[in-house]
Amino acid sequence: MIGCPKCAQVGTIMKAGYVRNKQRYVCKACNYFFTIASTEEPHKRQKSRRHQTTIIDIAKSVGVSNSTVSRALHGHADINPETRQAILDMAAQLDYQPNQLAYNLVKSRTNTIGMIVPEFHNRFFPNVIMGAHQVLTEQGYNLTIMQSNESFAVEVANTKAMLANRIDGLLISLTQETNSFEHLQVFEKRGIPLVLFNRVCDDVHAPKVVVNDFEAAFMAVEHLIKNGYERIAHLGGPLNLLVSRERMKGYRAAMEKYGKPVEEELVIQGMLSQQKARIYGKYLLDLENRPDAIFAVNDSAAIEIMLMAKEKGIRVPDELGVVGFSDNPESAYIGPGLTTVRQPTIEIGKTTARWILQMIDDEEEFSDGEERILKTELIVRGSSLRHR
Amino acid sequence: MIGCPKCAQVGTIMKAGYVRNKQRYVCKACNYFFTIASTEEPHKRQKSRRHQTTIIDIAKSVGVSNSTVSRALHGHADINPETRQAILDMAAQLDYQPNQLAYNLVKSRTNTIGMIVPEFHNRFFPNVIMGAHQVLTEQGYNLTIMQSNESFAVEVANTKAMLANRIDGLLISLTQETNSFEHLQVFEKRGIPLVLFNRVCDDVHAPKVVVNDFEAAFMAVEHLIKNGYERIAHLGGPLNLLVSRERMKGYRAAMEKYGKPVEEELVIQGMLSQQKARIYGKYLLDLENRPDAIFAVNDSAAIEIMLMAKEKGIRVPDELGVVGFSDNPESAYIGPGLTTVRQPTIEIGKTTARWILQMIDDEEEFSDGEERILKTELIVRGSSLRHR
DNA sequence: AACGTATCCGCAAACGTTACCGATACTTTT
DNA sequence: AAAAGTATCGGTAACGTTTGCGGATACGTT
Repeated sequence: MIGCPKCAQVGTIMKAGYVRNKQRYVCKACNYFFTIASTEEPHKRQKSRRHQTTIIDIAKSVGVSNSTVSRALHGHADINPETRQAILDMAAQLDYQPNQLAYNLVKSRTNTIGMIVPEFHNRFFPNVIMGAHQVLTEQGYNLTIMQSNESFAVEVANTKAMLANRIDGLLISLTQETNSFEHLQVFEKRGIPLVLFNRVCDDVHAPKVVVNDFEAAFMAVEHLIKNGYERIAHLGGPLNLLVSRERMKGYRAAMEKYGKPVEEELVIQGMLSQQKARIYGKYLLDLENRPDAIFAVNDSAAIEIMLMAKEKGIRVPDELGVVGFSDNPESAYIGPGLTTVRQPTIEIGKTTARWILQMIDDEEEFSDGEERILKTELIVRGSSLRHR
Repeated sequence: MIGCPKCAQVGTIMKAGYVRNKQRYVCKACNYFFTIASTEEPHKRQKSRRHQTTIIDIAKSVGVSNSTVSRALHGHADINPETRQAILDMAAQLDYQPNQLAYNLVKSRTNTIGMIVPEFHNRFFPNVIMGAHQVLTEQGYNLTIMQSNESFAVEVANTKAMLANRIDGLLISLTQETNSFEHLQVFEKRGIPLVLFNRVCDDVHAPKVVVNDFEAAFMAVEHLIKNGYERIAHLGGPLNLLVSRERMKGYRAAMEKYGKPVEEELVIQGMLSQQKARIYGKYLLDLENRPDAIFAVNDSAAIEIMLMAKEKGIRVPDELGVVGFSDNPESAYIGPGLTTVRQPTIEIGKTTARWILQMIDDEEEFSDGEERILKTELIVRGSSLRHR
């Protein structure tokens, strides 16, 4: 017979349905609903979880309030040096580690900048990360890096995760698939600072950090022309990327300036990947009327072409001039050296980081798509120097 | 004249000290203490801060309690499909983004794995990151990367930050300065999963992911010996790094096996940096009795030596055999190609990630410094193939 | 009718911090 | 000695979620 846990009467108990698979009872006398606690100790939960010492533990041990502890730990005024010392000692003794999560929640800021990059294959993005990392750490910010892996879906998921984690600002370089930008406009709506770099787009009002791709491409092609090449092909990237468009424009502008007709069969708007590069390269080199020079959108593609040329017995630079873009480390070592455009990668990282910090500090309005354009440098090596 | 905000009497007000630099008053009549609120509207705080829609907003709009909303959003049972739909619709309409911080706080887990790497200069760590990233994302974890920049102080600061941010586990590769390990033992104490990789140490009880450095070094040196080199130098790394020690041991073991005396003036225990490599290289090549081969601790050093040899007119591989370690991209392209040891970088990343996930899931006890040893591969190129 | 059951939903206590607003117990002026 | 000022400290709402426990209703069964 069951007794009522409240009024202690027996015989007034009736069943009253189930709650989460447990029989539920009600006492007719006092109208108290209850279930029978399971025989195991009722409320252990995960006692196994190690208790992290909190500010409250310190407060209790020292015999002050937690607000006092908080102030002591943060070196605020309004506190007796002795109590402060006592608190600090106790904190050390109890091995206290502040809980950043709680801190972030109450301050609703995280001191963390997010960064989304499309890939890690080339030196480019790791270098940008190095630059940004340096500036951010100096200013007491953390950097959380995510990788979209050239996938639009992943990029969107990443931005969502960044949003959920309440980063204070986002640095992003788009994937080559990205054609829609709602996921970025969200940041603008919420007033979360956003800076695009390298792979930027026009459809979002945010600062952009880029290099002078147009000029760089122009100079690269001009360099080829001045070295006697006539029929110059361009192996370009996907045109939804501004960088690809600019490099393409620079190529066309240079050709036009020097009165070289652009043969459209020599202009490829392709995707960025080693495999694709091989396909495009094969196409170009197998062409009936093969170009005598190729300006590639990046060094990987350029090197792929040089290797392929070697296989086919086409001599670089005499029969084929090659210019790349980015100055990968291997470009200096391949024989002949690859002429390429060096980008100030570290500086790109630093600039984006500085800019987003400024936006955070100044609570600056979203600048209307202002651009900061960094300078590149043409590195001339053997691959474009034809022996007359 | 000031009136009492409580009893509304006038003339009973006296000053009563300062509170945070604001004049404080007390009403003698009702004994009520108060300060004069600043003339600006009293309690706006940062009304400027945009309000993020919370679960409570949804609850109010739909007309249910916030617990119901929470359950609806997480697809729990015990909820009417119609209510759930209404809640989901409202969430979409209000553009609700969950606050991961609050979630993390209450769950005291973050679904984030931290990773600390010493540098980004070589391909090695970016590749490891790629591997780990892939595995972790598949399992719904985030990856936060920090860079210690080969500085012990930064490494310690990084671990503290990781701890404060309550990451669920840490993957770390030590700096070349790291000689003390309290900052890692903290993780063990707190029961936070920790996996070391590549740059590991013996002084902490945690799983380690490494490659067979000893064997690899042995095989590299053996390869040199079998190609007719006699007086082989070793340009090694700092000996507090296990990798350096193992490679050094492998070198000595191979020399011993083939009865080559190890001349200590040909064995360098140096630091890892391009500049240092140049100094060591110069030392070795300027030696009165120059070695006829060099096994370097990494490719950067090996390449530095090859370039220096070229400058000095020493022919590689005929007068000097060179073997590196890591197979950097440029090693394949330099002429002659650099013989080197390829490490399964991506696989290292994947293995560490899988391991830490397993530790989290199984709440596995800290394994007593178990090691997982991945296989390397000797890539033979021109730099070690002497023309007889 | 009287009782039992299933379904849905709400209450309120955490999670660990911060910061506003007070409140004491002194010390210094007037 | 009263009034004013100072130096320290405490109480307690937030911050946005999750979740155990239990209340309430509607319906089904003797």
